[in-house]
Amino acid sequence: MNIGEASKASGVSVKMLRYYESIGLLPRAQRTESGYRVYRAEDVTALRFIRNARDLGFPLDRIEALLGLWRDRTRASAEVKLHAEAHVADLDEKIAVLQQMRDALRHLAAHCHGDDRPDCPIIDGLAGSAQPAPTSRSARRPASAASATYARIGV
Amino acid sequence: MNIGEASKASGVSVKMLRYYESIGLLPRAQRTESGYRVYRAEDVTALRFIRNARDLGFPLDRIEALLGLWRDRTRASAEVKLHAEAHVADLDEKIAVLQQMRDALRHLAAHCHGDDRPDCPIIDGLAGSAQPAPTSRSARRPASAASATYARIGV
DNA sequence: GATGCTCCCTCCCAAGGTGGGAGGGTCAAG
DNA sequence: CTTGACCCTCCCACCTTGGGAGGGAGCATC
Repeated sequence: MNIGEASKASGVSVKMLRYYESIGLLPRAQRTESGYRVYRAEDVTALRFIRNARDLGFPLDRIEALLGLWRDRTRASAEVKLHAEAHVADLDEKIAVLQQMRDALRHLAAHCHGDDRPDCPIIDGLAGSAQPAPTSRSARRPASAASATYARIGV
Repeated sequence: MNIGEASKASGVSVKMLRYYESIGLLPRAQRTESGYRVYRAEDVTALRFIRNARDLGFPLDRIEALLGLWRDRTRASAEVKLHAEAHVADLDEKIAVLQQMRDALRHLAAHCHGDDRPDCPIIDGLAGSAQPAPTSRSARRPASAASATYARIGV
């Protein structure tokens, strides 16, 4: 099976197949004499595993761990569950941050006329000095502080 | 005011101040003879505007537009509202995708013993051939397809 | 005036995943 | 043998942020 066929059979793009191999998530595929990668049916199963895990939002490093557990028939399901629950927690946090953003913005937008006049609570809200300047040493800036958490969100 | 002071006063990191200037989101700051950037109080107001908009998850290009509207006293509030509502829609979509992931994963995890035994519905679910292979030409793969939407999410 | 500390400068690198494309080889059908 | 579809390896871009190297500027203290 060539890379294109493996891609179609697994739902993982050709680009990603090569990338996953390059970062060591996948073992180096066998090659033909001319250098073409060759995949077997078992490989496709692993690819689908990865694909499914990506669809659930697992980051690649966690997928690597899950692949290991998948192959390890003596695994404890508790270990798998830990990964799953940690990821659920990650997702929950991201969702919470996004919801806070959305709700705050919706609140501002709700009071905006949305007509030809220039006065606008949204602009006023953005211009307001809501952020008192971080004291740099102590990470104050409580739960409502999206942006501290923000950079880490990178779905 | 030096860059460090402007940073503290606005809550925008020094790194980001320089970056925003480099991409043209901010006008080039005035400089001392020795090359230090100099900021005035009005500049800090704009920085706080940006900071607030980032906290609400606005991407920089939309912030650029919002800054323009902010400075334009003849703006129509409708235009601002459009940006806000578009961003709310973006947030809603991201939230929905993340929630789907979380719910699917939670469902799998709920049936996992989480003990020493190796059998695990989470692993089984990931290994299952849920993804039938994309026909590449037509983007089937319906609403539940997180990953199509996935790449675009980049909070 | 020399040392030292903090601040500033400009560049480069990293991250996460994914797609796009250049430039060139390979394979099978016609 | 030619053609078109496939494959190969590199490099680049996205987006935003932080980290750090290597070096200059400014101020205070000895």
